[in-house]
Amino acid sequence: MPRVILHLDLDAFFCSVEEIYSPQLRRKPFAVGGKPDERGVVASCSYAARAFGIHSAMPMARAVRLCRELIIVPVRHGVYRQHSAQAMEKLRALTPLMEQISIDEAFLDLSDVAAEAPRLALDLQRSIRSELNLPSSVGIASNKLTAKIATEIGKKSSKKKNEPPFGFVVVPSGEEAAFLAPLPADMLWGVGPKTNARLAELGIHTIGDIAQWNQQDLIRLFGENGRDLWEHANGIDRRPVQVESETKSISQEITFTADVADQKELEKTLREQAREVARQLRQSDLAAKTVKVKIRWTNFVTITRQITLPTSTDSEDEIFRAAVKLMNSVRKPNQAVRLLGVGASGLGKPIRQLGLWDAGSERSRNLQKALDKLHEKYGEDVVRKG
DNA sequence: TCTGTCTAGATAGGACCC
DNA sequence: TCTGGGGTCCTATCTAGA
Repeated sequence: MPRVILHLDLDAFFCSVEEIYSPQLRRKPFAVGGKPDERGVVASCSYAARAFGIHSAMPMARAVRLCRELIIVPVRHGVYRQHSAQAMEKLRALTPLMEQISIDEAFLDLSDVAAEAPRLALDLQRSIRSELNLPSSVGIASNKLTAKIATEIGKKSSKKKNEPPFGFVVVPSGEEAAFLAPLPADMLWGVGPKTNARLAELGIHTIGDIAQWNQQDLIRLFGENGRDLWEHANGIDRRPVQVESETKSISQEITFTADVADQKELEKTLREQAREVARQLRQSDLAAKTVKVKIRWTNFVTITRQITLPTSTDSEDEIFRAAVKLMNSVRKPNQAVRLLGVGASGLGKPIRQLGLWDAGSERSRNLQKALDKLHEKYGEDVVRKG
């Protein structure tokens, strides 16, 4: 029996949430993102802004040049997470076979209620709109890849101007390859600018072009990716909806408003990032074996350096010390830095020495958790003074 | 003892996603 | 005219040990 997979995507999600709090933004060109004079980029933009050629990931300075009256709204991740959780709760109420793939997207496996899937999906879309004030688009197909592309097609084919598309596309089982064939190759998952350019050199422009190639030739040219390319282009995608997912890494990074060459300021940044990474590790009851720093120089060349520790850690100090060492191993004196980041990977459960009053003990950990909470609530100064 | 081979783990970077 | 942040996955290369 073919599966029935639903993909739901909240339309222009950050903007839709902002419109809930500021209804006067409706139908206006506005963008959620960083400031244009602080190297900010567009995280999400309204449909009215898209009419000016503005899109996400565009530098805000450029967006403002394209649309002089563009309203810029700062990003509020915490608020978006709350609204996302409400929407995801509605999806989960339909079936526990739900996989959230980002803050505004999810897959549902509705194979058990296949016959009713389109009606359930329509009801879901309507209730997310009426009860949560969030527009969404839906794609239904026999696999994740086709369902996701169906959602995109639903959005793109909308005739509405300055408002959300409310896309709704169902691809009948058996028609996946025919549905995908005329679409551009880069609509396939995993085909970005680089792969797309290589495909174009081979005269491949549409998903149908890929499907017509010999699978072995694609494997020879693209390695294991070639196998997936061929299968996906032919509408084959066996990946299940994965309910559980485990965190593989936790990281923090910042692009400085102006490049920084001062060692003290760089170390201060690493300290703050190590603190946040350690806090998130403890919050998730995880410890990391590997610490990584990411540095982007002023010429935009980006490097990473990582080190594997003798024992896993969730300690701010250990992560900080490792990060400083790594940074100092590559940075020349006074060399300016554009972006600096700290990451932790090789995650697992922390190993505790119960009863001992050391950095890894239960008591110490609880104390640290309490400090984290105070820090979140009142800020660093109050906690330190306290 | 020396050399080659295989394997696993660590490392660095690239591509991609939202 | 510049190019964010936070992730995942894959590949190539190096190294150490069997």
